[in-house]
Formats: sequence, C-alpha cells, structure tokens
Amino acid sequence: MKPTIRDVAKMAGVSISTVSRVMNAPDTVVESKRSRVMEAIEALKYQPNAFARGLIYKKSFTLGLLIPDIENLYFAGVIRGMQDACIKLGYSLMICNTDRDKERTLSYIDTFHEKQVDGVVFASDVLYTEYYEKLVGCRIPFVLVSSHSDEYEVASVEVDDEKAAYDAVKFLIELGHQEIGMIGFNHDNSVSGPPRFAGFVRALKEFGLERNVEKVKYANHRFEQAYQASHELFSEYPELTAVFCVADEFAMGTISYLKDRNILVPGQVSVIGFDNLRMSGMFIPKLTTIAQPIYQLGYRAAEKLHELLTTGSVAVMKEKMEHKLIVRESSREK
Amino acid sequence: MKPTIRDVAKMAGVSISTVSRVMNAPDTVVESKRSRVMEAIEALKYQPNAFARGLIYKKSFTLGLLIPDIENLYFAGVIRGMQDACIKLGYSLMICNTDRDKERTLSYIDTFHEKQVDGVVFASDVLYTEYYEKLVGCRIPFVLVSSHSDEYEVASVEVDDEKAAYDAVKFLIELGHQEIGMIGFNHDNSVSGPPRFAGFVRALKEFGLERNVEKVKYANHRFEQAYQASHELFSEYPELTAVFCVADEFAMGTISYLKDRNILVPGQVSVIGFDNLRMSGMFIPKLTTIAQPIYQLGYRAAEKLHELLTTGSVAVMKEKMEHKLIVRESSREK
DNA sequence: TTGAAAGCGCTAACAG
DNA sequence: CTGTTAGCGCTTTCAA
Repeated sequence: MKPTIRDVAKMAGVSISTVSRVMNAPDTVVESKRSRVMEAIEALKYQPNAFARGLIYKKSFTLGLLIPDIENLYFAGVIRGMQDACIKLGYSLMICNTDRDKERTLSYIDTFHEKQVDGVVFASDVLYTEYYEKLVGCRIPFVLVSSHSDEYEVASVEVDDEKAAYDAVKFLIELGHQEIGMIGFNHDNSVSGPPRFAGFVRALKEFGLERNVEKVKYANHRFEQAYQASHELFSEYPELTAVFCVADEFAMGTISYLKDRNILVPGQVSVIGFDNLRMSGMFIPKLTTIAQPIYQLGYRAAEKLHELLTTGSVAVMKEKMEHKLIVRESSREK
Repeated sequence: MKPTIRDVAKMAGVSISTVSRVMNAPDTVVESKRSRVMEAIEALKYQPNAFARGLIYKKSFTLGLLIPDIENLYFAGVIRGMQDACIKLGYSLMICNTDRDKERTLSYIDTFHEKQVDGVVFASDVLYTEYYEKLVGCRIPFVLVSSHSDEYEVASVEVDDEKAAYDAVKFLIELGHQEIGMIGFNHDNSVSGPPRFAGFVRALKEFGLERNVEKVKYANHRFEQAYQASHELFSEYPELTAVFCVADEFAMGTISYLKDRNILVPGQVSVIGFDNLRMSGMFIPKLTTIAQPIYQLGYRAAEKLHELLTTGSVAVMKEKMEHKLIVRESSREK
C-alpha cells in the first residue's frame, strides 16, 4: 500500500492536520515538528494522493490537448511548446490524438470530462457544432490553437493565414514567376484552407495575374495526396513554373512528383511550403517556406487557457502570431 | 457546479446507491427506476467524478508514457499504437516528453506518482539507476519499449537490434559493396547503439570484411549530427561505397551531406537506414531501410503493461518483434 | 500552534 | 430490489 497522510502523521507523532499544514502552510508549524514531518515524508516517499486533493479543490491541475494527427511534425512542435508552458504553470498534460475522427474526438472530450481536466486546448481542426456543444455542455473551458471560430466566441491563437499566404505568393511573383499554381487544403474540412486561398488570390490580383486563380488542386493533409494533387495540377496546367503549397508536407509531395517527372526544382519550377517543420531543412532541396512560430503557438495557447481558467476571460480573443518567410533552396534565385 | 450523484438521485427520485447501481450493475435495478435514472444522467450530462472513484478503486485507469523526443517521428508511431491499445483496454494516456533530460524525467515520474497512474511505459532511453529506483520506490509498475535492461528484471518489447543490423549490412554486402561505413548511436547513452554495432561487425566478419570494423562515426539522434558525422566519416574513409545508418534520420543526414558534396546516392554510394519512418518514403531518394513494427511496438507495450497490472507478472519478459528489410531507392541495384 | 471532526463524490457492505 | 451508512485520503474550519 502507498503510504497515506496517516502513516506520515503516525511516524512523526503528530496529527494529520499538522502534516497537511507542513505541506500547505509550512510556517504555521513549529520547526521541531515540521522537520520531523519532513523526515517522515522523505522516509516513506510519501506523495499526497491527487484524487483526495482533487475531490476537495475540484481541480485536477491537468490540461487536455486534442490534436488531429500526431504523425504530423507540426503538432510535435505545438506539444513541446504547450508542455513547457504546462511545466511553468504547474499543470500536467493529457494529449489525445483524434485522427480527425468525430466519434473519437467526442469520446476524448468525455474522458476529459470524467478526469476533470481543468481546461482543454483544441488544435487545428474545425470546431464542429457537436464539439462546441459538448465542451460547453460539460462546462469545460477551452481555447483554439492554429484555428479559430467565426460562429462562436472562443479564444484562439494562430498565425494570420491570409497574410502569410499572400506573402508566399508575392515572393514567388517577385522572383519573376507568372504561372503560379497552388496545392491547398480542402475548404470544407480545414480552417486554414479558405484564408490561405484568399491570400493566394489577393497576391495574384494585386499583380494582375488573376488568370492563375483557378490553378488550384486540393489535398487532405498528407504527402501522398499532395503528390496526387500535383499530378492533376501539372497535367492540367503544364505551363506552371511555381507552386504555392499550404503545408511543407505538400511541398515535399509536390517536389517528389516533379522529381519523378524529371522536372527540376528549383531549376524549372519553384516550390514554396508553409509551416517550417524541422523536416523542411532536411529535405532535398531544403524547403523555402513560410515559418509559423509553432512552439510559441503551443506555449501561448497554454498560457491563454491558464488566463481563461484563472481570470474567467481572456484579454484578447483572437490572437495572431507572426509568420516569417524563410528562403532556402526550393525556390529559384531572383 | 458540475452535477453530482446526488443531483441525479434527486431528479430521478431515488437514492444515490440506486444511481450508483445503474452505472455499475444495471441489471440489479428495476427497469422503471433505471430508465428514470438514465434520463436524469442524460439531462444533467452527469459524468461520475474520477477523483471520487479513484479514491475508492485506488486506480486511475490512466497509463503514463515517457518518450525521449516528441519531434522524432519514431515516437509518433509508438504513441499511436499505445493510444489505440489504451482505448481498447479502457485506459487514458498521459504522454510526457523528456528531451532525454534526467531532471525532467525524474520530475515526470513524480507527477505520475502523484496522479496515481496505474503504470508507465518507458520508451527507448536507457533505464538509469535513478529512474529504476524512483519507479520502484514509488511502487509504479512499468515496462520498457524499444529498450531493455540487462541489470534489472524489467519486462520489455523491442526489435532484435543485433539481427536487424546484421541483415542491413549483409544486404549491402550482397549488393557487392566491400567498403562499408556506419553512422551509429553513441554507446554510452543509447540502448540500441551497442547491439547494432555488433550486428554490423558480425556481418562484416562473416564475409571477411573486418577491415571495415573501424569505419564508424557516432551521432546523437538528430539529422544535423549525422550530417556532421558523415563529413568525418567520408573525410577519413573516402573509399566508402556504402553506409549503414542506425536511424532513418541519420540516413537523411548522410544523404544530405553526400548531396552537398555532389556524391550520387545510390549511384556512387548506397545508404541504408533503420526504422522505416513515414518520412522515409517521402525523402528523395526514398530510403532503403530496416522497418521496425513501430505502431505494434507501442500497442504491444501497452498490452504488456496491462498484463503486468492485472496478473502481477508477464508471460515473456524480453519480447522481440520482427523487423523487415524494405528496399527502395537509396541503395544501388544488384 | 495544534488536534478533532466534517465533508468533497463515490462505492460497497449491510439492513430492510 | 433499494436505501442507509461507513469510509477512501485529504483540506479546512473550529476549538482548545
């Protein structure tokens, strides 16, 4: 049996209240008893039972994190940031991988409810009504990261997707490209799909290149799908000399396709990615991309949730973090 | 306030024991009351408090997972497998990323202790005495995945590293390579470092190629380090025509270095990796590698821990899973 | 400064 | 079949 507060009390020859006090308000206990209690705690390797504490405090000091795909390096960064923030703020973290499955997501929310997590961070996926209502129904405070909600009043932290996409495409245009295509996220099951497309369109229009607006194919988060989408894109628009990919993984799929077709990158076609995953510096060629402050996004999300938990609201509802263009080798020189 | 069992009882007009019964032994309650209780539960979105339950059962139905590096795709696979097994077995999962930091690892074990996790899976890292003693001191049952312990009696699941390395090197030799180098894990802070080196040596000796035994450089888990190690390896042994890398990430680093030196892969040098990460099929060239059943390793580790938790011991202490050679494009044709 | 005792939400005897 | 009651381990009044 794990030792309880009673065992410590007995060993130290004091009452359980005294033991409790040395843990929560040490200076209300005289030195002599305090040190005896500390010794006993040490000797028994006593650790207060989190269940008993939770029952009283009605807090678990645990946060939940819902991510769509743990095999996507993007989320590894978010997790690291959030985990570091949790350590700083005194929370434990419960990470759940939903695979973008509704049943599974809902069931994880149940688990969070049952384990009484203090709050949850919901990453990237779209906040479907079912999710929102379940979270609200369970009275679980939550914030969104790499996502936002137009329908509901929910705090969020993300990058300015429209602006970032605009910057990427503008960069391509300034490199001299006139025939530019895009591999995007489907608009109906992603939150950054529409704004990134909008940024693509805005840059094109600004430079009188609107004829490219339709040169877009969509993929569903993974490499293989982007490979396939590139195939469709280039079959239909062989004149393309540049592609804006809304994810680094898409850029890799696109480059892979181009390579199989013996089309040189960046010699014949420039490719720009999005995210700046750790992998993007390892790929051949190294990816030119729009960097998101991934780690910071996770860190900030945890802080924001903490703010919500402790003050009942957040100072800024829809927070944007800075993105940055990183020029490497997959785009041609000026 | 979240509703308690009392609220449900009141609304359904029964005692709290009856409510408890419909949750734990439904058929001992008459249909009429049972359905009234179910309705009340539904209406209030009642979810039993895990703290109160934990206090009684002395079980949290939560497992802990300690991984060294969440940004390594290898662990993403382990996590998925373990998470699926947890769903099947009725556990929640608490994942902690140690960054291979001792302080941090020890502190996570404290957290696990405090949250009363039922058991923990410890991944890949070496089981230092401090870890072992703390875990045992806290009376937390645990198993090792992608690791094992020679010193202690601890259950583990992994691949046969020596045999897998042997197979990789033998494959290279059978391709006709005579000058073979290796990029390995440091022997003092990794568990698979020594056996993989041993497999390298055995294959070499078996084919009378022991002169290559010293052509080894070491790196510390990441791409950049492998890039640097390759630089050292090829500066010292420019005659090399093949390299056995003990991780796919090392293979990518090596290929990246070779590419920067304008050495063709597989034209001039064959490179074989280890793990078969999802990335290895996305890289250019696609990696020839030794596949580990990563997902299954995670799944099996959770099952094994469950076995330990429920029966008090495991049928097989040191379990090995099958590896497989995957031939793709980074090795030359025969 | 300290101890006794109530109670957090739930389960499991024990009566009825 | 159902209700009453005694804890599970801890914190927190309330007295002493």
